[in-house]
Amino acid sequence: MEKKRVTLRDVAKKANVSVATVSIVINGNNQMRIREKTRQRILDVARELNYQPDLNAQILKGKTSSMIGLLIPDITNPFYPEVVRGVTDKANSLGYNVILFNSDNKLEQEAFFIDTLKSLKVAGVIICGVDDGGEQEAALLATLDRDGIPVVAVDRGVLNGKIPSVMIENREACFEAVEYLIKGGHKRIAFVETGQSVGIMEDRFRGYKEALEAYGLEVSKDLFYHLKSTNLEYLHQANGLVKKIRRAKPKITAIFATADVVAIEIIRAAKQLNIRVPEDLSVIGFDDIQLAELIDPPLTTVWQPKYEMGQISMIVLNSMIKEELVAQKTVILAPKFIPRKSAQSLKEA
Amino acid sequence: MEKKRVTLRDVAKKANVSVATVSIVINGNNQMRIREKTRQRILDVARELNYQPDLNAQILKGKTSSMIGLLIPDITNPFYPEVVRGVTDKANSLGYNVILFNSDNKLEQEAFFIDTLKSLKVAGVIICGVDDGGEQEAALLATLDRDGIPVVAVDRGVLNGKIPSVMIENREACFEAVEYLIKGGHKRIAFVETGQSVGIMEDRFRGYKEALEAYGLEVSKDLFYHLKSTNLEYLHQANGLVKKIRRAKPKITAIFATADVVAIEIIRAAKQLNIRVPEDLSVIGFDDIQLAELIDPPLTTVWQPKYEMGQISMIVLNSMIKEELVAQKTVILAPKFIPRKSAQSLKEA
DNA sequence: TTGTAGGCGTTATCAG
DNA sequence: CTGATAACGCCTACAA
Repeated sequence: MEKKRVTLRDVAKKANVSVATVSIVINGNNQMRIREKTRQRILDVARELNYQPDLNAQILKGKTSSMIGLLIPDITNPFYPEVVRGVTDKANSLGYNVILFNSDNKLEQEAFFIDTLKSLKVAGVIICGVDDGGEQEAALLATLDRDGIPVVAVDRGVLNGKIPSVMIENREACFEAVEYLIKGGHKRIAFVETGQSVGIMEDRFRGYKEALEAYGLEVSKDLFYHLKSTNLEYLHQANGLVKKIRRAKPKITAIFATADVVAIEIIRAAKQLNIRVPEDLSVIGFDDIQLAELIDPPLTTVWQPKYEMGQISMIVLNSMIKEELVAQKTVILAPKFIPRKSAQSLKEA
Repeated sequence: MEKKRVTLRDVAKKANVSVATVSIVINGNNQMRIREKTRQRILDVARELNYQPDLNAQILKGKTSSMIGLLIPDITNPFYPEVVRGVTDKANSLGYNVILFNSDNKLEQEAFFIDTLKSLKVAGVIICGVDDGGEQEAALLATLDRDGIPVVAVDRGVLNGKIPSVMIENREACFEAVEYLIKGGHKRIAFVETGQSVGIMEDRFRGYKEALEAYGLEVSKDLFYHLKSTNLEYLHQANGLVKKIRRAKPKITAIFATADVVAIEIIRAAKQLNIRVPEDLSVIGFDDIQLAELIDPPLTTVWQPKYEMGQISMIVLNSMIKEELVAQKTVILAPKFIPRKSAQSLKEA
């Protein structure tokens, strides 16, 4: 098990040159040209010895790390895998490696991870879709900035507005989805959110509200519902929630949920309570996770470009690391409304 | 942006002690006790200055890294998120950080990642569920061993048998699932596999075959089918596959697929071809991904303890890193058969 | 009880 | 063109 690593020195010795020469050759630092013959010899020896540069030493020496920290709430939530894949793919192709953390939306967890990331001198961090931790979290993120570690946020509020973000047109997307329901004759439409990311949720709520208002519908408090968390364990609150919604007078005929996982739980709860979807109750989700088109009935929802969001956030982060001018602090992508079967017009019923 | 890191020396200077003292205090290396007063002072200064040890320097100095490499085919495949979560949770609680790689089952990708991992001097690597790359891959993994980096395999073949593995009783699980079909009166049962991990697939096939044999059913070649990959893009081969299966004479009445993602695609294909599941065709999957119980009809399948597999592999890896005796080279977990609606007895039809 | 010095593998700055 | 050498930040004998 105990094997010594091959170092620059080993290569140097075997090739009868100095470590400096080897270093230059390996790095391709062409400023002072090395004679082609020795260059070849060194390269050969290096290959023969299977030399691998020690990244830790390189970083210690001052080279910026190749590590990216990726902070998400929970990889098990179907929204995240695609984002993560987008980030890692782009990261790898840019020469970075990504360290994955699941925070479960817990601020202490996040704090711990951020400390680790600082110790590691990572090149940058991407923080994705977690609850907005407010002041406390802003302070946390600020400590990264203090160490010169850039941060970009994906699908989440901009905190103090200072952090570059990648997200979609949340307001517009919600407006369109709710408008779809309204045009289908629905007048009482519930809004179910999950306490995820304040900034984004505000936008989504605005979209919902503005749609109702645009069509002269009443925006009343008994239409707003809240689910503690998006974690699967919590989702079993859905039964109670659906019951509550059903008791409302006048009758609520449609639900707009700000996440597919929530919408799916609502549908499941409805089935258990013998409420037919969409005949008795229309449901619209948000995200368009893989599941959405496979469940029964297929979920009407709003697609988010998850993979692209991951990629782009990595691109933005990279340009921050390289200290290039970042043209736009926040990138806004276009969502897409996907009508399927879980919502229908009232007349069809 | 450019901020100098706080080093041991900074703390030492401000606390009027030497770096050695600070190092001892910070590391809690209690062998030589430091006077409580200076200890406190140092700790205070460290906190005040927000000192963070430089992990790269520590590693360079010889401390084993806190990094774990986690190699999976594709986080976007619903089987993996839970495994990954299991690994990262346990890793974090043991003080490791995990670097995630998606290989897409490409050997070159894998080779590249493994090189990186070596450069990083990671403490260990977990390789999960990828195709068995045979000789070539074994050679690759051997290079890790040569550098003293331990590897554990999860849900995949044991290669040359030298790598500790975590998996389930694949043969038994398949036997039980196929037996269930047989007891339901099915006589012609197709076996659809995905070319994932040779070792495991062999076990699964054995389970299938032994079940047929145990009940005196014919094991004929026209019952075996193969899907190129488990990647979603490839899954659209499913239509052709189902058509082919349907053409077989005598009629095939049930399909056993070695992955839920495949089973789900088969069901979708069947629907498109106006074949009713389970009335016209029973389908059983493998894995019990989240999706399985949500689709229509809910999928009969074999549950794998995904999260636990992740956790346990990390535990095994940790004891290898710590050079503890590893009691058992391979850990075998128990799967569970989950009957739902996608398979039914022939008489019910 | 605390300080000094050397070295981990690299890179960069000088001389030669 | 190439070689010696001094850092990078930390840890650890060994001194004091």
